[in-house]
Amino acid sequence: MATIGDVAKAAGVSRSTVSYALSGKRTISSETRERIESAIRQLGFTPNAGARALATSQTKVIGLFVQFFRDEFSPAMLQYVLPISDAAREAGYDILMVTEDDGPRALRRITDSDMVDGVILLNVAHDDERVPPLRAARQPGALVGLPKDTEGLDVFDLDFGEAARMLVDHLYELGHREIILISPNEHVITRGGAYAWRFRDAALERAARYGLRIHPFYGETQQPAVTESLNAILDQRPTATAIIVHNDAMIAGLPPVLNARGVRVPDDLSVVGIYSEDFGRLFSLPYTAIETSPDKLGRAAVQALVQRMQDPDGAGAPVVRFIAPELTDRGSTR
Amino acid sequence: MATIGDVAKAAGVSRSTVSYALSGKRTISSETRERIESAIRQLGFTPNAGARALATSQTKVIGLFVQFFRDEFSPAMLQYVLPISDAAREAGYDILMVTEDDGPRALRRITDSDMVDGVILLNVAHDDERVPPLRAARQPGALVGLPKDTEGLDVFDLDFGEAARMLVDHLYELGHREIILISPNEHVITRGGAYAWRFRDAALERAARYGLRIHPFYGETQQPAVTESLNAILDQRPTATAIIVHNDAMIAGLPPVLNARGVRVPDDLSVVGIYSEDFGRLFSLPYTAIETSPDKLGRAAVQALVQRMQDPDGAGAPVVRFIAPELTDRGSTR
DNA sequence: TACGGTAATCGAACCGGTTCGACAACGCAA
DNA sequence: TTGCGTTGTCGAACCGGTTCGATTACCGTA
Repeated sequence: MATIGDVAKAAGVSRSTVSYALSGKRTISSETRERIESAIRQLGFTPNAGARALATSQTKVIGLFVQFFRDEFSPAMLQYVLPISDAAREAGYDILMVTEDDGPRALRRITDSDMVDGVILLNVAHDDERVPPLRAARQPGALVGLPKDTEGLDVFDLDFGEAARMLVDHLYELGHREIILISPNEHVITRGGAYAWRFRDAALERAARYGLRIHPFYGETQQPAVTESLNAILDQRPTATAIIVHNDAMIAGLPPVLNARGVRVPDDLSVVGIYSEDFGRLFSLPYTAIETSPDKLGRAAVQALVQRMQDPDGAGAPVVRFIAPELTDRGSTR
Repeated sequence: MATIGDVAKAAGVSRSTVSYALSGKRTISSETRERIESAIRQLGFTPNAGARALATSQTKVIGLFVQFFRDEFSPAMLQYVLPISDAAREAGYDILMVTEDDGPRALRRITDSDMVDGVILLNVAHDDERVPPLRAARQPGALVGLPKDTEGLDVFDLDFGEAARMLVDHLYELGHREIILISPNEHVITRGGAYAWRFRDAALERAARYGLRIHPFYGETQQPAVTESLNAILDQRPTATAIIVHNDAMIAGLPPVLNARGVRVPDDLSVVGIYSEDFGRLFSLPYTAIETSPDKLGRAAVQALVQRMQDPDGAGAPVVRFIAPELTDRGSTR
C-alpha cells in the first residue's frame, strides 16, 4: 500500500506538504496541490488509520456496547443499533460493536487501549456494572437507559413514568375502572432494568390517585410460557375492561390468545401497549401504544457523544434527557 | 495514560525489554519480569492499539458488513451478527460493524485504511457489488451467502437446493400430490438473493420428477400485505394438501391466517418451512422446518477468516462450503 | 534600498509500540 | 587460557502519519 511518503516522492514534495494538502491546515499553492492530488489518485493512497490514530490520538471510532439477556426480547435491540450506526457514520465515525458477556472487562479493554474515541452503552440497567468503568475511562460516554448514578455521562431514555401516566389517563378518560397491567419479566426488574419499575410505579400511583382498580402482573419472555401466562391472567381478572402491556413478548403473543378466547378488541377489551412502530409492524400489532422511539434515542446519544468527543471541554455539563412519549392511537380502545 | 516507556522507566529497563516481557518472544529473567509486571500493574498500563497496529500491521479487528433491505425481514440478521461477534472475540478479535448503504465504498474505505485484518460480508447477493472490491482488498474475506463468482474468498451458505429437495421428499413420502410453494418477495429474487431461486428451482425440479403438482408464489414482507397474500394464495389453491414456505414474514404471519380460516394443521393442511430455531421460537411457530443455522454459518465464516488472517499463505485454497440442512419435525405434517 | 509581512514549503520531532542486531556476562569444553 | 554457545538486555530503527518551528522567495512600503 502506498504511504504518504510515496505520494510525497511522486509529487516531488515533502511528507508534511502532502499532509497539509490533505488537511488544509496550511496554505498550499494550487499547482502543488494538483500534483499531490494526482499522485494520490495514481497511487490509490488512503491514510493508514492506525498511524493517524497514533499521531492525532483520535480513532474516529465509537464503541457500542450491547448487552443481550436471555430474559429479554432480542429483536428490539437492532432498532437501537441501526440508527446509532447510521448517525455515527453521518458524523464521520465507525462503530466497534462489543457484545461480550463480561461488560466491564470489555469496556476497560477497549477504552484503555484507546481503540475508540467514545462509548455508547445500550440497555443500561439501574445498577449497571459498566457505568463505573465508563466513568473512569478517558473517553466520554453516552447511555441509553437510566442508571441510578448518572454523574459525568450523557443519559437518554424514554420518560417511562410519563408514558405510564398517559396510558392510565387515556383509559380512565374512556371510563375504564378496572385495568390489568403487565410488566416485563420479573428477572428484568430484579436485575435492575429501571424502565420496568419506573413504568409500573407510575401506573400504579396514577391509578391509585384516580381510585381505579389495577392488577399488576409480571410477564414471560418465551413461548409457550407467554401464552399460558396471558391466559392465566385473563382467567384471573375476567371483569377487567382494559389491559396495559409493557412487555414485548407478551404483547406480541396477545393477538392469537385474544382470538382463541373470542375476545374482541376494543369491544370486549381495550388494549394499550408501549412499543416501537417497527416492532408493531413486525408483529402486525394493531394496538394503541406509546411509541418508544429507539431511533430518536440512539441518534440523540450519538449526537451528544460526538459533540463531547470533538470538544471535550466546551460541551458543557452532562445531560440527562428524557424524551417525551407519544401516543399512537390505533383504535384498540374505547 | 501510561506508555511502555513509563513502564520501562519504573522497572529500570529499556522499552524493548518490556515489550519482550509482554510478548514472550525472547527470554527474560524472572526477576526482571516480575519488576516489569508489578510496574505494569501499578501504572495500569495497556498497550495502545493504534501504535501496536502501526508496528505490527495487525489490528485484531474484523470488519463485519451488514446489509439491510427494506424488503427483507430484519430481525433475522441479528442471529448472524451475534454468533459472529462471539466467535470473533473468542479468537481475540473485535468487530467493526458497518451498515452503510453504499457497501462498496464503505468496504474500500475500511480496507484501504487498514482498519481491519479481515472482512465478513453478510447476506451476500448473487451479483453482490461488495464482492469485487473485497477481492481486490489486501485483507482476506469470508462470505455468508453465495455470489456468482466466489474466487479468492471463503464462502459459507446453507445448501438451499438440498433443503428444498428434503422438504419435497418429505411431503411426497407422506402422500401429498399437490403442494403450494411460497418464495421470498419477488424483489429479493430480481435483486439477486440467490438463495431464493436456488431453493425454488430445486423444489420445482424435484416436484416435476415426482410428477406432483406444485404451485409457486412469491410472498410479501410486510403486513398487512402478508395476510392478504396468504389468503389469496389459499383461496386460489383450495385443493392443495401441503404448503412449503420459504419466507420469514409469510410463515410468521401464517398461524393467525390459518386460524381465522379454520384450517387445522396438519389435519387439513401440512405445513413445512425453512427458518432458524430462534426465529421459530420468537414467533411461536409450530411447524416442521429446515433449520437454517445462522449461528453455524457465522461461526464457520469467522473460523475460516481467522485462519486466513493468521496464516495468509498456509490456509490453502479458498473453500465454498454448504452446510447440510437438517429437518426438525414439529408434527405439522402427516 | 533596506525592511517587514505573507505565502509556500521543508526538516525534524513526535505519537507508542515492535523487532533486529549487537553486546556483555557467564558457564563449559577444548 | 582461549574460544564458543547461551542467556538477558539494550539501543536504534521502523511503522505511517501530524505538527511545530524555521527558511526561502516574493511582495509592497517606507
